[in-house]
Amino acid sequence: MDQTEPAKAARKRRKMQRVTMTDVAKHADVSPSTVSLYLRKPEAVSERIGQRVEHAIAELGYVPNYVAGGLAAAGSRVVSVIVPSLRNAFFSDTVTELEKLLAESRLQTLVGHTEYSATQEEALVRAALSWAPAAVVLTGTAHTQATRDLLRRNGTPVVEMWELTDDPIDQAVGFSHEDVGRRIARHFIGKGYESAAFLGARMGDDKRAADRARGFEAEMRAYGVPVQVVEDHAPASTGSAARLLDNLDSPVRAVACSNDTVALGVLFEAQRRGIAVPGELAIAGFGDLEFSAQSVPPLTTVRPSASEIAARVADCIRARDPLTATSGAGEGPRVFDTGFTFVPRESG
Amino acid sequence: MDQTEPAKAARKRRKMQRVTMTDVAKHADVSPSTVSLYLRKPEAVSERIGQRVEHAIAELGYVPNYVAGGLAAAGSRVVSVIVPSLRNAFFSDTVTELEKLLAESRLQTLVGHTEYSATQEEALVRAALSWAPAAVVLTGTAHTQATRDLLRRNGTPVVEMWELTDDPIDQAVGFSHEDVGRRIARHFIGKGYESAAFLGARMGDDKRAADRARGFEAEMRAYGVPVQVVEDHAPASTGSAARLLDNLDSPVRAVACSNDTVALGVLFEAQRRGIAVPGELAIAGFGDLEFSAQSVPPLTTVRPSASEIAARVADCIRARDPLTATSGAGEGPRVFDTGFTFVPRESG
DNA sequence: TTGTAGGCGTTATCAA
DNA sequence: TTGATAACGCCTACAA
Repeated sequence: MDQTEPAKAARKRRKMQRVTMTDVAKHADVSPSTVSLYLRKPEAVSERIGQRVEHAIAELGYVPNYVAGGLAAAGSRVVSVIVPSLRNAFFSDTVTELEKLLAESRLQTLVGHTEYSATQEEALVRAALSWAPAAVVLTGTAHTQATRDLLRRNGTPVVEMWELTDDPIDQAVGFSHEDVGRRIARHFIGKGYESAAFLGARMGDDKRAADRARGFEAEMRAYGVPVQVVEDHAPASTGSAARLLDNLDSPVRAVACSNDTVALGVLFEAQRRGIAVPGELAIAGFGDLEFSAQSVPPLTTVRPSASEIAARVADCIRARDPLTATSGAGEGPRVFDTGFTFVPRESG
Repeated sequence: MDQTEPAKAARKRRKMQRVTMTDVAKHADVSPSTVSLYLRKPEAVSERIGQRVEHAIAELGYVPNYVAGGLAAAGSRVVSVIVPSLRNAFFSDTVTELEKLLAESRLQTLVGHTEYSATQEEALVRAALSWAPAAVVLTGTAHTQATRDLLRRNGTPVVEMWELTDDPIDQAVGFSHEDVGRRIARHFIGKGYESAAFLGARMGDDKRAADRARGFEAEMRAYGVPVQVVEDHAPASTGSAARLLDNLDSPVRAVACSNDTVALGVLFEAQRRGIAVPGELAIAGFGDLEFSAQSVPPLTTVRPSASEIAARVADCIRARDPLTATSGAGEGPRVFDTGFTFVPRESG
């Protein structure tokens, strides 16, 4: 009783307050369908009536009900974006950018984060699909089989980002993380460093970091440079650096880090231990986060072009969106390689 | 023609593929309402039937349609969270935390970011309300009048966070930023620094940063310490530090920064210019971001307890949620002060 | 505990 | 260009 009463009241209150399209129609002395049409295609309605509707909307403070709209249209204008973590600047940047781009196509962004768990991702995808989204954007290409099945069966447009794959669920936009690792290795090799290590964080979950480590290790080995890979279970942070360095089997001349945050930590730790950078220890990061160009010395890193990824993802979505697609809205490109930029700076 | 054909096809395809509750009901040989009931209150259905339904759902790969559900129930289980920026660690942390907490109450989070524009916020609120959200969470207390009206009229539960106010739209959770500024000032005063400055970023838009600056300045003046306030239009970043320092009328003994990111930039810049920290220049930040404890020297800062804010906000929402509320679901506390912690470290 | 009926606010189809 | 009408898939009284 205590529970149902307020609930009922709340519902009734909300319903009573809501101004519906019918109210607007009455006020403007037109039919509801005309109002609906005006809202969706203003140019299909005569100017006179359009203004009357406009006026009524303002007068009544009408707020459209997308829920009802989505039901009737069998699909909402929501795009569900699922990332490993919002705390990670790469992803929050991508999301920010994506949201802006999609808004231009009147698409709304629903963000979810998996904390690097494929199971959690599956749950989020399930929830996302319940909203009949215009598209689903996933990070990476490692998903549970159920996730893939769910998405494929459903037929919703899907974009996997930040990574490449031979077998996308639908479309993919990203670059090769192994190549990133190799590129850094080649830089170190060119500098003539005689030993190196990759300092990784959470690589069991973060497949992309693991890929970078693999590429780095392989290339180093190929050139006969002794190389170690050290790993930390905690998420990448400046604080992990000290631990990571302590876990090295033997001191090394150069380190490639999971990302710039870890690299910054290594820089601090070197400062603390009195190790000269890059004189005694060369450091490279990944991500080109804002501080990387500012630190002393500035960090050598790799710029993944989050904004280009976002732009391409938005393209992919729009290509599948009936309301936005310009041409035949056909099957756009399946996989897009955005590449990356190596940014050499003083730290390594 | 080129446009409508694919659109129509897509819609049909989607509809045809969709497994509805009726399908599940048929498969389980029960009525649709039983399925619905089971989904919402599993314990209200007999075990035998529950299992049959469960089985049918798995068999058919049924995905509930929240759009239809939301329409019928006159309200969705979406919480719209609107923050100034996701790039800012405070907010991405709060959002992350909030999302986790709300998920426990089967509430989904819809994130929007305003880029510090009240007009953009108004647009987002309008869009949010179109989804008949369970609640709307706003950052700060500075909104357009239209935003306030819209929200008040609509009757949706609202929580304003990260700031306190005498006149909340509905509920508010946060702390006094003026007090933060004063607290830092008192610390500097205690140390006996004879001059100081506040290095602010984007204070025209970021009212909270402006509040901290005001508190800092007032307290300094009250104690007769010469104080400057310098401002930068660009968003807070490590890169803004150099500019900010250059805009000082005269060198100062201590600086309070807009946040830790700027403080880190000042630290780097000092290092670059050969200024001893804290010997010649004391630095304080705001936010207690992860790197602040790791830098050399570690940064004096203020910890705002993003997670407590998130927890309180979640409480406020649940208190207004019929499905979650335990007691009379009445009007909970209106304004909650979460306070903050001053964290003295070596930099200042 | 389970089933029946009516409606939620909008869109899309068609006819006027 | 405008309007009537039938879904859209589910929820919620209420009845059984």
